[in-house]
Amino acid sequence: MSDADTVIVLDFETTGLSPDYGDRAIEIGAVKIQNGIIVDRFQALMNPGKPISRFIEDYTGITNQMLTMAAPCDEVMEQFADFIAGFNLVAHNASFDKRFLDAELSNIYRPYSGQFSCSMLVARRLFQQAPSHKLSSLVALNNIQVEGEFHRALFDAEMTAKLWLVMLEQLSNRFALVTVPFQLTQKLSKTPKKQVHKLLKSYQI
DNA sequence: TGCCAGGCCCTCTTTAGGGCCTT
Repeated sequence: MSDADTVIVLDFETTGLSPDYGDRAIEIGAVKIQNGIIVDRFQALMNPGKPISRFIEDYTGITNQMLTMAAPCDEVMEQFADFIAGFNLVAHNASFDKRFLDAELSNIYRPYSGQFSCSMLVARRLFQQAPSHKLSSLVALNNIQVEGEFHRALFDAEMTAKLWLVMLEQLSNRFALVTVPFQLTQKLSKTPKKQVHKLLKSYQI
């Protein structure tokens, strides 16, 4: 496995659904996967500069009191920009996390070079018969051990990472692939379901 | 406050609508 296949699996908790409508990040969690093993972690609450709603408090377990003691978003994101520098990125429903990463890093004028792959889009192709492709359902479907609560950033990042590793292993085993390059997961996430098998056959050696 | 947005994907489709996912 090359450095290009070392990935950061990340998850944001936020004040809402859209940075374009003023929503901000309130927590970032991430793990680094290298050679199929989690080798590093990052977790931080961040103060968005305004109160969060009761809904978000209930949804995440993160309270306004917790956030008043947290470092501001800009300070945390400076550290996170260093953590992800040079690595590709994975998230569950990556379009959501990418929007917040782009918005928060844009605020501090920090670019990043990694590309995103989406565990949900890969799962939709690999587990086409699954009743649901939400993170908790896929974790249960694959009998991944759960020790913690969903909707906290580091826990969701850890669960997404374990799901990601399961999917890479299944791709290797089911389709007799020697390696599953990061670029293949990106191609897979954009391939119509009926053409998935054809794509994977082309990667067989 | 939890209704909001945006991308993907399916179908009773493509000159569209709606469910799934993320907080």
